[in-house]
Order: sequence, then C-alpha cells, then structure tokens
Amino acid sequence: MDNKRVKVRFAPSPTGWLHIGGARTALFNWLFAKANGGEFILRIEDTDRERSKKEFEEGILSGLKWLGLEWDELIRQSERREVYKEYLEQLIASKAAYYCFCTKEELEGAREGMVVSGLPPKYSGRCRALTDAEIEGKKRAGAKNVIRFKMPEKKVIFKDTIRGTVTFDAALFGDQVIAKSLIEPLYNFANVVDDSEMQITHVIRGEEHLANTPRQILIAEALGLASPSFAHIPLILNPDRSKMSKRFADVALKDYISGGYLPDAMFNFLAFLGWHPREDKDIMSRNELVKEFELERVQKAGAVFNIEKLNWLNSHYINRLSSEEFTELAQKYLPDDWKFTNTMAESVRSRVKNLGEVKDLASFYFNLPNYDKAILLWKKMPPAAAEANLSNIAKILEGIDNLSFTKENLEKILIEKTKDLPKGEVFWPLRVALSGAEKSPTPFEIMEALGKIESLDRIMRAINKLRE
RNA sequence: GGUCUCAUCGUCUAACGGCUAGGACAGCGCCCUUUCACGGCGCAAAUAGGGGUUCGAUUCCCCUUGGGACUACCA
Repeated sequence: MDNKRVKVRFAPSPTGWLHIGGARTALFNWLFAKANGGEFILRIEDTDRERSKKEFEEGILSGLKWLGLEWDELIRQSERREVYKEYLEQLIASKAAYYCFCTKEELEGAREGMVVSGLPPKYSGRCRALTDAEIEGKKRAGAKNVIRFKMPEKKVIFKDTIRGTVTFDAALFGDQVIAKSLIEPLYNFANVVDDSEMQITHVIRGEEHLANTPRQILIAEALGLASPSFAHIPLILNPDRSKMSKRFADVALKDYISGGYLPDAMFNFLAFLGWHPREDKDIMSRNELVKEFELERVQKAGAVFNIEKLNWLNSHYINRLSSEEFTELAQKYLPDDWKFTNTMAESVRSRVKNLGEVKDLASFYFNLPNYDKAILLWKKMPPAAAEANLSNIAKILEGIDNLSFTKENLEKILIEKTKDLPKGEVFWPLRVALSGAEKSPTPFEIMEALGKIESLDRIMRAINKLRE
C-alpha cells in the first residue's frame, strides 16, 4: 500500500438519530485513525434536503462527543454544491453521464415489466441516445430531468480489508441517477467526490454499503480519480439475526444515554461487537483499545446486539467510579428535590445496571411507601414478636450517638445485642420498617444514610402499624 | 426473483492444519447472607450437513442447507 497518512471519515446522514450501528462504525473509524496516527473526519451527508434535519445533526454530534469520538474536521455536503457541480459538468462533457427525461411513471412501468419477465430491474438507457438539440429542446419546454451515470458493462473487482476480494458485474446495474440536477448530487456521486477531494485513505463503513462500492469505483474511474481502500464491517443484528431495528430494542444511542449507560461502558461494548483483541480479555480502556485495534481482526459475520452484556459491562464501570462521581452522575437521573448523598448512593450502587435504575431503588429514602404491615413479618413470625424486636432495637439505637451512626458500628452493635434472637426475625422487620420494601439495601446502610432521627421515626411508624 | 455476502456453545467470541475446542455474558447449582444485589466456587452448553485435499481438518477447496444485506430521482 502507500505511505500516505491515514485519513478516515464517518459519514452519517442527519435523517435520524445516531444509530447504535452508526456509533460503532464511527468508533471503528476513530479507533483505526488513532491506532495509525491518522485523522478522523466527520462528514455530514445532508444532500437530501427533504429528510435532513438540524436536530438530527446536533444529535449525531452530541452522541459522538458523549462517546469521546472527537473529530479533526467537520464537513457538510450541503455546503459543497459548487464542487459537485464542477465534477458533474465534467462527467457530462466527457459523455460519461447524461440527462434523462424519463418520468417516474415510465420508469415504474418498465421496472414492473422487467420483474414480471424475471429480469433484474434496471434502467433501459433510453435517454442515452438523446442528441444535444433534443436535450435543449426538452429543457426549454421545461421537462423535468435528472443526471444519469453511463454504467460501463464490465466486471468490478476490489479488495475489501475484511472480506477479501469481491467481484460484481456492473452489466447488471443499469445507469444510475447520480444527481437530481447540477446542484443536487446524490449519495453515490457526492460520496466519491468527497472521498477523493478529502484524500480519504480508508473507507470503513457498514456492510449495507458493500453493493454501492462497485458503483462508486466506476464513478471514480470515469472522473479519473483513485479509490480509497474499503473495509465493510458486519451489521449489528436483532435476536432473530435481521438488521438491528427498534422492533427488538432501542436503536438510538440517545436512548442509552438517557437510560443511564456510561460512555466508557458503551465504548468498550461497541468495540467488542465484531472485533476481538489478540489476547483474551473483555474489559479494555480506550487507550488499550487504541493500542490493540486492528481492522484485520474484525469479524465477517454480523453480531447480535446483546443488552445483557452491555448491562454487565455498565455495572462493571459503575462500580469502578469513585463514590463522588457515582453520586453526582446518579443525581442527574433523580428529581431535583431528591438530595442524593454518598451513603445513599453507595447503598444502591451494586444493585443497579444503569443510572436510570437508581430512581426506583432509592425512592424509599425520599418517600417511605405506604406498605402493608404484613410484609414486616419474617416468614411466619407473630406480629407481637416483630413489634417487640423493633421496640428493642429502637431502645438500643436511642443509646447510640449521632456520630457513631455508621453502618459498621450499627451492624456490630445490633448483631451483638440481638445475638440470642433469630436474625431473620430481627433484621427483616427492621429493614422493611426502614425501607417499606421487601427488597432493599441492608438496614445498616439505610440507617447510616437516613440518620438517627429519621431511622427511629420510621421504626416507630412500623411499630404503630403493627398495633393497628 | 437477481447480485453480493456470511456460518464455533442461547449470545459475543478464541484457537501458525496438530491438546479434554478456551474465555466472557446469560442460564443452572452451591457458598456468603435478614431481603435484593455484589462477590467466591462449580455445572451445563458449540465447530450447520455432505463430499474432497491431508498422516491429521474448526481451520484449505467444492456442493447443499440456512441466514443476512442490497436491489430509489434515501443514505
């Protein structure tokens, strides 16, 4: 190969939210650029005026930033119409492209005819034969037209870094529309012009673009331009192995951001979807990933999106955060008037898979649920015993000063002073009295977080409940 | 339908043509334990099928089967 500096691009179209698959494509590009000391370009492919929305572009940019994929340069195709126009004129002048005046209805009819007779549907090339005079005449009459690329009838062979040698027969393609007009280029054309002008060395994109590659190579040839090298990465799949869609899971990165996943976890997860390091490990930092990423080790087959693994990784990264970081992050997923403390946070940390789950698990700290008194009882213990145990504990707690109200202390003291009683009959009622829930953190953790006054208050309320 | 493409545990994957086919997630069991989690230990689980090539195929070749992508005046 050549020793040009590596330059890659991520080229999303702002016609929807950044998709998990798109995020991974961006990530692989970024990783490859960093691993090879190259540049990572972000190119917004907004040639489709109708469907492109500023909102989506902003979503893509913020999503990439969230993942930590900073770009070296940002380009919008909508700002480059003049450039495409020149190339389009060149193609028309060299007769490699021509104006087509066929109407959509005509095309539709021809297509159906071909499909019915079992032929691959492709454009007949009818307008190829138009003379300059005829074209002028039609234009003057105001006939709508598009620009078609005269597809050479030849075999296209190219090497894909991931898939090896791939061959297509362009004779089956038909003449493609490459622009709606001189200032309205279409994807396959604008893409070729930009990859060349920006001197992109490696095109790393989703497998759905594999079939576009020969067309793009042919357009580049007609323009006298060199093509970059290609690498088509496998698709991310639904559990039924079809292309990942919202039928089975959230597909937009933003849903995972708002769901409380950490960027590091998502980064790690996405990197391992279709790629694997030489050494067998599953937790890797960004730096390690950059150091070890190789395009050659990307899988050929598609990978099913496995939320369980993401959850596991996310838990791992959540548990690696400092106590302060975790508390601060979790606070963002809580109502403003819930003042989340470090001790509260620590009590729920190992019990959540994402920050979005904190709210449910920690709500009892802020609103003691109006629970049924029956759940205060451990197995078949009599209510009187629960009441007695709680009163006993309240008495013990009275004697402990505020400063000693730590989970370690409380655990030590309470276990010692109730050692003659069945543990379940002491601590289950206590825990439920404090949390109002059948599942919760330990009573010691809760009491430390709540403090002496509130803890005693909740215990008294439980006792009253039992007396009702 | 046509073109292209893919194929190791349920899932993500490892294995210069040479080991009881390894790891992780999920599952199950045990331990820890007042609950739920965390954690520790363990169990179960795969080379799609058929032909070659070879002393030897997960690995190389062919066929079958199955899956997927693409087939726009979207990208």
